[in-house]
Amino acid sequence: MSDLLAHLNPPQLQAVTLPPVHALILAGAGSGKTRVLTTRIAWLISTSQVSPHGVLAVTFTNKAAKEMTARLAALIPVNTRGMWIGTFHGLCNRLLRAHHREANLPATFQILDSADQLGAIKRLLKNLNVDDEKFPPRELMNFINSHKEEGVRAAQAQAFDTWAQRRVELYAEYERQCQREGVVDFAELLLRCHELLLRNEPLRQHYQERFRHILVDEFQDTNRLQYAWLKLLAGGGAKFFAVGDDDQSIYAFRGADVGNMRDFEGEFAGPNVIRLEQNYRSHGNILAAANAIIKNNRGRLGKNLWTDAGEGEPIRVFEAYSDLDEARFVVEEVRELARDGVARNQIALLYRSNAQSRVLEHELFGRGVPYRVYGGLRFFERQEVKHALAYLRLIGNPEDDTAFLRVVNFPTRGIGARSLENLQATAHQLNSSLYNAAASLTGKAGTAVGAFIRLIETLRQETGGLRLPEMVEHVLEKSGILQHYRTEKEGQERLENLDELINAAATFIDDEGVVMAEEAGESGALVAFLTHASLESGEHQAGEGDEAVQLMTVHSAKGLEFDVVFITGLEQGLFPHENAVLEGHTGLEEERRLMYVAVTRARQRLYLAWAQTRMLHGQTRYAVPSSFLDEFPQELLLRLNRPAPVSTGSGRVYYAAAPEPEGGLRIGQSVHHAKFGLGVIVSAEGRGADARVQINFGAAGMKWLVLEYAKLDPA
DNA sequence: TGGGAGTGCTTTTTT
DNA sequence: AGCACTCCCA
Repeated sequence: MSDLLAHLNPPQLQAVTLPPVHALILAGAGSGKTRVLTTRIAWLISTSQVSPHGVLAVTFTNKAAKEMTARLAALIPVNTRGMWIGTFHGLCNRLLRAHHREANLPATFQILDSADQLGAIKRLLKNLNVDDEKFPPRELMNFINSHKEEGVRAAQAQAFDTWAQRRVELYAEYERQCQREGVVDFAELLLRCHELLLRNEPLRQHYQERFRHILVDEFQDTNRLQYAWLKLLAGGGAKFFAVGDDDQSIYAFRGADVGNMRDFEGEFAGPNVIRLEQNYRSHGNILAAANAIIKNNRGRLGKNLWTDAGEGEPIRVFEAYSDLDEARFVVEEVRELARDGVARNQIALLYRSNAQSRVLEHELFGRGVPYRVYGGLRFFERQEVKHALAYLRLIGNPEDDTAFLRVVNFPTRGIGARSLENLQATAHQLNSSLYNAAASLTGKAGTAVGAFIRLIETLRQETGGLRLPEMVEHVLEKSGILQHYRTEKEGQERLENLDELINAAATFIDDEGVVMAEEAGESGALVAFLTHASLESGEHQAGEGDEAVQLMTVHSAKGLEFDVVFITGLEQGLFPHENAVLEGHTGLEEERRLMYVAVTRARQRLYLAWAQTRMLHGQTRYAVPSSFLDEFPQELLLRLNRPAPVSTGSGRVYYAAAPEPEGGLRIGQSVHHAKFGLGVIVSAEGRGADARVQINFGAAGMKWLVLEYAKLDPA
């Protein structure tokens, strides 16, 4: 018990040992928020204020949930297996599985990941003969998801013109299609669960009485629906403990609403707001820089990080001639650091957008520095794995048209677009799934389709008594997937991944077997595994070895920390991103929070780099340094000497001379425009009447202006 | 059926 | 530039 609370600083201790009240913990970067959250749970349980059964702990990522579970198990002897610790989606799934009838879902309902969802929407548009120029699938998907995240069903959605009405109809059609197929997308998982609790009073009461303490991590990232869901569950007197940092809210673009924090303060926490401001991660200069940056945002809940670690090193700034030059510099520094004994996995190269990783990777590769890139394809998202899962899904639920279409002709078995069109027409007539339509046609229509149906039926029978791993293996072999990749040139890696899928199934049974047997029964193993695959798409695919430099976007760096951090591409239009600047004040503030997150990742040393020219979308852009660079206190900065431009043996120079625009202007010059105000010329193109210049007007954004018409005065 | 050419897009991303 | 996607031909 005293062990439990040892080494907590006073605010941490206060937060952990708060009596049963609602509370908001404003936890700055590196202030030990996960520690506070887990210790709070451990303290509540070990002081018998709540049973493990009465705790609901919610996170955003599976990784965070796992970490919390592991830490809790290390703190107190408790069986975390049966506890409700998980992600919003995972917990909603659990609730919906347990009460699928009340939620009007089949026991075997499957979860669509984003790619599946997009596919389902494309298919819907095709079936309804909708012009996808007028209704781009991606846009429709965003429309549907954002409505669901606001808790708005198609029936309640507003539409003021015929186009918007049509869009709402398509939303409704999509809902019908999912319902018919027994599939549920990510947003639906939450919305359906919320509706279930809202409408079903006995169930609601049951859970409201059960959960006495609700604890939420990364509260600043919740959307409206998630907050509503939490409030509903807390409605029976549970104590609501939210931990978050409004300054690290960087997911507004996907529906997160920082306003939830302010609302929560008003509706729940009241006076119980505790600030964790002591930072245990970074040296003083880094923290001072972070504080100075974030200070420029308005409407913050307010927080000032401090440390007793000492000032540490100055922040190094490097101005490169080009993106290549920047990469060269970064990699050279990395090599030097590694020589000086810094572990490579303690060095992070951060960038605003993924496209920027290419130059860095190229340079790292060229110099033989091991590196690891985060982001990209994950295990359960790989095509061969998705194919295999589609067979399994079809065995578990023949109504799943998404799965059907994915593998009906994979490996190719002579079922072309024509037979599929017929099949879809039949399915439409019968108002049934493609699978059932195909089954009813078997005999008269194409034998190929019939053979496919027989294949699935056979697989279902043959695998009926098998354990999950054997089942997967059997399906891989008999479906022809393995054979297909064995003959393919580039199939080796895919075969390995399919092997890995069998292992994943075995591991899954070992890890989850007990829980599953309780919740789903023996036959539920397949469904549970498929759910696992959708909900937890697997580790990011990344290079092996922990002695590798870490490359990632600033977004994916949230929650991580490194001894040395390089923030690259600090150019206006890139970071802050042009699109964000165009969104105005809100957009710029989110970019600033992103900058804050980036800076606070560093423990000992921070580099800031920018390049005068950069290849972007196949064109060289002439850049202006990021406005954020001016927001750093200049006395904290150490400007590194720029090495003379270097030309390689091949004669290639690492920086390019900017083409000068006409009219006595030059790149980098400040000009004044009657409407947009003060700006800096960023690039130029064309001659004579075509001559245009690109000008960065700061808040007014980036503009291309034709010299002949634009009235520009040197400023 | 599969590949090659042509077209268009391009911020961030978890579940 | 690079990638995903579509379309058309052998």
